[in-house]
Amino acid sequence: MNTQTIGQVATASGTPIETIRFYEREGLLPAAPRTAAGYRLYDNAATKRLRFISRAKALGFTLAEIRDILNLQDNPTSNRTGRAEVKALTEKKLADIEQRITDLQRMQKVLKNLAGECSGRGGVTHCPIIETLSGIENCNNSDH
Amino acid sequence: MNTQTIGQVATASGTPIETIRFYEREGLLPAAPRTAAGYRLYDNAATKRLRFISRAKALGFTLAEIRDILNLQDNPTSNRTGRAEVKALTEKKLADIEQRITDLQRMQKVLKNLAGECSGRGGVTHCPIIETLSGIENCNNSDH
DNA sequence: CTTGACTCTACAGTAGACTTTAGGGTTTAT
DNA sequence: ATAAACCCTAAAGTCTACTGTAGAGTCAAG
Repeated sequence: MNTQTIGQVATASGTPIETIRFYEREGLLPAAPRTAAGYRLYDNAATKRLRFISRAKALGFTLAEIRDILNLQDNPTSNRTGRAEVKALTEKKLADIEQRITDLQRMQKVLKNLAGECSGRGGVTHCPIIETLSGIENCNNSDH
Repeated sequence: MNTQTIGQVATASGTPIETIRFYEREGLLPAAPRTAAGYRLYDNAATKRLRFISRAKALGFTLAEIRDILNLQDNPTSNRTGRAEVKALTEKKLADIEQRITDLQRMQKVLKNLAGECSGRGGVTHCPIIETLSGIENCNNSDH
């Protein structure tokens, strides 16, 4: 059987103890059963769930979105539409991520040019990075 | 000469009035000279500086980093290393951005697979998205 | 001279995701 | 038996980058 203390789950999942308690308060984890002394007891499902949470966070989901997904998973009542909702959430997130990649690639291009132009020597008075950022007009305006 | 009120600078720079005052409090803008009545007065340099700030933000610099760059620019004393610092900051930022792009592309790949696999119908009990995120071990671990 | 737009300050509030603090009980090892 | 390590709660604090509010003074137009 798998009865672990919060500290063991913290180690196993890579999530700080306080964060685990925070997730419980926020409804991302179910209230753990307790010992007589009030200590939380967990099984392996808790670690799995915490791994799910951290992966979903790494994929750009907010805690609120993750809670929604977990609630869908936890309550398969009235869930004929469950998968559709999860899929819709995933596709929305995918669109977000694509936008963020595009934005970052634009930034990358500008910064690469700036770093390339700059000698790295001399004072900052005529630093091409500062001058470019102060003066360019056609860099960010092309798409809004 | 260019003596503008804060509202005019706000319009010219596209920065809300409150944000301009906030930037002054935070040391991103020098304290503006005042009229007898206490109104702030700005010249074109202020607008230019605000544009610099918003471009740098768009490139992913934090306000603290922008303040550092502006301080380097404002104090050309002991600044033989000025450009080197600006360049180092830029390159660090570039590395950050490249990392973020890589991460997002990995997320994109996973989400695309998930969205493709998921039928969008049926309950969530065996939803491939949740199962994949709960279980995969080789997705995030490959590069650290 | 009054109305409305503009400006001022100081301070509180927001959102997201925690983190820390204060104060106290419990378990384990020696 | 006692000290270290661990656990508990509730509540406040942190960080970033603003945004909003209250209350009051100022300026331009008719």
